[in-house]
Amino acid sequence: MAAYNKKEIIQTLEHIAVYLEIKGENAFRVSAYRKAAQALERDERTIDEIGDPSKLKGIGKGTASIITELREDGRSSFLDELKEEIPSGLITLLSLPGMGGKKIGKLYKELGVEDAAGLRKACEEKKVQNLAGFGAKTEEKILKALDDFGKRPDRLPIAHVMTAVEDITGRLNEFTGINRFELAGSFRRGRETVKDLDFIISTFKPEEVGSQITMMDNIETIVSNGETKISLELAYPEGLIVPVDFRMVEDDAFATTLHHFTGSKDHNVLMRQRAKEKSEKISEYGVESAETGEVITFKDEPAFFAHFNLPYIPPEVREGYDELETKEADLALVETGDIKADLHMHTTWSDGAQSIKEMVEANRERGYTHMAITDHSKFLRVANGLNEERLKRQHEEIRKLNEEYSDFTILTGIEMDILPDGSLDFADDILKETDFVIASIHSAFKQDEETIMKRLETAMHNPYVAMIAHPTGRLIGRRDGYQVDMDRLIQTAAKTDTILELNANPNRLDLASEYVRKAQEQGVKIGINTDAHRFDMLTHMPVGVKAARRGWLKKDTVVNTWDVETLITFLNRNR
DNA sequence: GCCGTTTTCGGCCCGACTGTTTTCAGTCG
Repeated sequence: MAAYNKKEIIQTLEHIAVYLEIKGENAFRVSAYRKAAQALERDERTIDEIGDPSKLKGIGKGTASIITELREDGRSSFLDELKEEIPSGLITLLSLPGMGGKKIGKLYKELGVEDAAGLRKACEEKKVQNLAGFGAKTEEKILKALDDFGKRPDRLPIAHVMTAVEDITGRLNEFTGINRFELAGSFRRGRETVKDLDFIISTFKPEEVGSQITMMDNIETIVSNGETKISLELAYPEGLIVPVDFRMVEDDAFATTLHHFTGSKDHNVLMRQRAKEKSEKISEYGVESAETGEVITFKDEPAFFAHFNLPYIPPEVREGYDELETKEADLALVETGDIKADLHMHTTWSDGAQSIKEMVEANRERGYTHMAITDHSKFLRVANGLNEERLKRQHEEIRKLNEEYSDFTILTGIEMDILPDGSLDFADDILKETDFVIASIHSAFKQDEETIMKRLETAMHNPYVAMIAHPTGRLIGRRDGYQVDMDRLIQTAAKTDTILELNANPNRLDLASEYVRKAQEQGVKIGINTDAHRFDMLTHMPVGVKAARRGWLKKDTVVNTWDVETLITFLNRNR
């Protein structure tokens, strides 16, 4: 058994990189440590399974010996030496905007600054502005950064920026001088959290567009304002501050700029390396031939990828892993247009805002062919959960309503609680009469992993339970959820043929993409559902689909793409 | 520090913006 696990080793390598950065080491040497950490992270094996780390690309003799030392002793003599040399208080200064290793190194060497307090003192005594390369403005900025330090979260859950996205999109649609625009960045890649929003704008009049942008009425700060790039912090209700970048280019360069700012950074590095093999150079503006200096542009991203003999790589999988080596067939991911049904939602019968009829109409309008009504069960009193008698009455109402539609099917359903003692809220004779039985945990989150797993496994082994909803109970940026052994959950789901949900609510996205990918690999079916409690929450479906695509899900894995007959056959598999 | 069908040296993705300079370094994405 290793003294340090893989995660601890990765963190230590990243620590070393930070120390070296402050020491003013060669930037490539610094990034070599980060690359080594990434190489470990990307390998799915444990540190013991990996064996000789120098076999991995990006890990050579130097970093391998540090990794081996950490694995065996749980410490690194190299890091210990660095810690002797560099005060640890300098590390946090790296997170101040505008402060990098070079500047911090200079402050340390020339002014003896060792931490945030020392930096503040040096600024207040106006010593910083006298350093070569520093000035009065830099000093002011540092003081402001120190004041703001820790006030704002590093990344924002996407649920928090959706209003901003709608607001900015609406404004750009009204602006003059814009040919087209698109939101790039990690939002386009479907990440759970974002650092900022990146809008790419095609225009031949950057000054005209720029002045409209800087006139927006909710600007908190203009971070930078150049000829083609404007960075702002925009203010939204409840004190929310959203950093936004606007990048303006002429239409010819739109595709390559969109690709560049969609990232990820690691994906771009892979693409540029590939270009280099062809003696070409990729930038935002196009692809330049090294021989002729000619720059070619592309009408869209697929054409750009085709130039490098690559299939279209969807934004959601551009993470710099193995997407360039992937077969085209594996890049055919589920799309929102494939979705035929939403199978988890609530009505006024429990804690929803709309009636059954209203929800049915809203689902029909979305173009679905079927749906399931799944209110809470009796254990969940705060949500007005249904007891056996009310459930039966609801089923009658649904059956009657079903007769009104020849082209649409409403499945009866329930979101049944798995009780703290591991039992289910309804007996089998009730479940038997229900088309789509969801089981989920809403209580006793603090139980130990074994108890939680027993609860989930009881539900999965029940022949009438079709799906486990929001399997970990997490809320992004707010709570981690309960203790789930993910490998065990996926294995049991595979064995019992139980659907695992990818809850499309942007606050949940539960299961996370990395786990739906693992689940698909083991043959587990995934359900993408909005869990809507109101009309407008039905619109979260594309958010869930994006998260599914990040997990490389194919259409057939997702039960919501099946037609109603196929789904019903599946639901009756154990009955 | 890592890497190599241009391999043991000399590169390592590329460009915008700011603040400091007066042609460029540092930071950021």
